[in-house]
Amino acid sequence: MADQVITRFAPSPTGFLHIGGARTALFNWLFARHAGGKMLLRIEDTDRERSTDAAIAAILDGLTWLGLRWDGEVIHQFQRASRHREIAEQLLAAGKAYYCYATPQELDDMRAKARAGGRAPRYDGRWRDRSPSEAPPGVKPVIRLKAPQTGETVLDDQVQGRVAWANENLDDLVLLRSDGTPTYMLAVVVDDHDMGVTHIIRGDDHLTNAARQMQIYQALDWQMPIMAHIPLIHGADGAKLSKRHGALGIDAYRAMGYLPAALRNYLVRLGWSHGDKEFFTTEAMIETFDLAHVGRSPARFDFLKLENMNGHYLRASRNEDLVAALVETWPHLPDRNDMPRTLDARQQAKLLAAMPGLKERAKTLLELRDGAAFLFAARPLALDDHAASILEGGGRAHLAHLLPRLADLRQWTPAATEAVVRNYAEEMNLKLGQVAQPLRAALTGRATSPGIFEVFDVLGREESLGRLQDQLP
RNA sequence: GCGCCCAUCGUCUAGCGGUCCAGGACGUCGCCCUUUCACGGCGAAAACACGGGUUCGAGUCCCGUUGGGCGCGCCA
Repeated sequence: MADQVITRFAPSPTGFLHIGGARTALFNWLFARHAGGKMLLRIEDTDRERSTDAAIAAILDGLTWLGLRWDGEVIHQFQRASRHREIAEQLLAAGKAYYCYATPQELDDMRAKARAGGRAPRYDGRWRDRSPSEAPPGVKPVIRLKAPQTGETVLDDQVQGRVAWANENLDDLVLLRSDGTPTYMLAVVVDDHDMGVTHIIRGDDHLTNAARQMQIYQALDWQMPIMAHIPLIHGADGAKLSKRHGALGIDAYRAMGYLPAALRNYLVRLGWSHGDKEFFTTEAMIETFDLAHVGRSPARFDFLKLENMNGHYLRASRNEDLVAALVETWPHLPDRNDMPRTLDARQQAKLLAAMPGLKERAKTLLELRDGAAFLFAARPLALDDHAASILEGGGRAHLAHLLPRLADLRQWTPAATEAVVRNYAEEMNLKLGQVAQPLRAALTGRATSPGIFEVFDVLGREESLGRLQDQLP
């Protein structure tokens, strides 16, 4: 199994799983699936200050909701600290790393001076060739990599192509902090190696890191995984996705009523393409996904297109599945006090009955739910003078033909029938004349209007009917 | 400031030297369907950032300019 592809998704649990991370996970997942390999999940929690359990939970939950299953146990980087330290010391013993006693203050000054002088703010290597015997008292050293100072570090990236850095532009990075904990650079390299990762697919904000990590691989004489740095996702204004244009957690997308499959489809098309094809089933995605067709320019996130795509998925979904999805998503949707908090079997059945028409005019589960509001509205609706005045409008002539048929069909009195229709019009925010068309369609069996009989059924319930009749002249 | 990456319609993108007076999708606009709202159908406007090369021929290759982005921590 030496040839098995192993990818990994390695988020740091300092916040929620954002959309860019979700896409990175998706690409890793697709690539692994395509190759019949595995995607591992590693939580990069070496920053103890900022890592939280809540963030870890949110990440796992987000991935699960998106349908991206990782393989094997979740690996927590922090638990591997002793292994990282061991490697740092091994490097030290081999003369590939050294103790550096420069204080944080000293480093700040160094960087400030470099910037002022128009040079890159890099560590100047002042302890690189000094003997530890010169160490100042009371300063705990860090361990730095003795990186090559000449030549270049060349990365063959699957997405970015050949990228080269002059080694003089790369400084001696810290491997082990003065408190003995590993830095991210070291931990990533050691973990990816130990986990047998064959392909690293991550955001291109890591591109420069790749060069530095490459130097660690070389010092260790380890084989480099294949790298693929994918472009970042930007906000609508082209700038990096940040809080101000709602750098949203993946759970926010659930709360907005997007279907996981639709979001996956939208995300995979952000930066990757397969000719003109827009829609992919999960199977097709796995089948056709490749690194070769990942673009190199950043993509802007477009909610309108996501919404459109979600609408397609909604309409293509089976009614039963939508009811199930709605029931599952219900608690995540924003509250509405005119809606039940949970749906009982009867309400679900009602939803199912109304679904064919409902899903035609919704783009998200949220719209679907709001569109179904009439099913759960309190009965009877209040009738007012305004409704009565609408009744005087031009639509009446048409309705005059239809009402008797409805009355006949429902076994209602003419007056009750008219009240019901009037109520329906008001509730659907329609002029009375506009009711004629859906009503006719419903009566003739061409039910283009959603659940119109469902509405009538609700409105026409015995008790409501009685009260409605009381209100009629 | 230094390093690296990027650059086709408003947006996502196809395009891997000729088949591109540039194709698809979202959005926009118009028409049709429908006496509602949607859905659906048809159609339109809309792009190769700029300047130099290379070549018989460049959206496609090279260089530069401009404009974006990322990185430059004892954060990840």
